[in-house]
Amino acid sequence: MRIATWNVNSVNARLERVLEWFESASPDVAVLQEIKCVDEKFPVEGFERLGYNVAVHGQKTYNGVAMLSKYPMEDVRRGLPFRNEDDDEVDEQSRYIEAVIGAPTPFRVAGIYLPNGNPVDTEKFTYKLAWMRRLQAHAQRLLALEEPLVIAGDYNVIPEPEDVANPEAWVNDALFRPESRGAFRALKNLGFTDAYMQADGAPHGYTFWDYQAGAWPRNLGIRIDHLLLSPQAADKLQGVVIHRDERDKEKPSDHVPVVVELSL
DNA sequence: ATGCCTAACACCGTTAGA
Repeated sequence: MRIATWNVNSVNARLERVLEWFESASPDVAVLQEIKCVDEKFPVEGFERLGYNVAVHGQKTYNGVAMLSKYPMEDVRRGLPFRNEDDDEVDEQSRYIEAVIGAPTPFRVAGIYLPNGNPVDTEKFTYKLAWMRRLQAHAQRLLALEEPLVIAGDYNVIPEPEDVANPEAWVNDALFRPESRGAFRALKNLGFTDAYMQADGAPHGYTFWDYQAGAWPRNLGIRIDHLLLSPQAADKLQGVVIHRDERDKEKPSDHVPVVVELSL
């Protein structure tokens, strides 16, 4: 079972590139971030033509997440709950989608677009940290189900100095601040496995390179797109591939796809 | 040096990303 995450930086601006990738990489399930469109503008037909079911949690202009699956999706959840699972308070930012994948061995996938949080002296950083607390609370409830579970997406957290080319330049950035790294560690320490670290673990496994200042040719990247596995999923981990080649294509996203293989 | 790209929206610049 191949499960992918990709921040596409506008699904419509990049549709041809994204569909090409889906055709060649052929993930069974994929979560997309920063689709940057409302549900009605999501290019459903292109994905359906490739055999995918589509679930979208869109938003005008900013954010927006989607899940594509070759298997039926059940119990689709759009938006991260605030206090408990029945809370009907809604996030005005579309950053979370979750579904049970009706494969022969069913499993659960969540797709997240965690807030960036910059600049750190603003309410944006507060919102990021609050969102991470909400994610941790929800993840804890999901772990209690003792299912194979993958929480995949753009975490906007650089976990360790080995995950960035020049750590000094990031010390006061929301992606690398101790509060963000601590919250990511706390989430992981609930019992998740970072798929990349487990299956590969080579330092500098970047997934994002800024469009500016020649970050890509100079390989000044960061590793911020992660797949966290519940114990029941981690037991099935076969491998992880970062699709770096995508960054070198014409009109690329600034993120590249990350794919895990699970023996589900 | 807080811009250097890129995208969306709506206006011909602003906001946001990371």
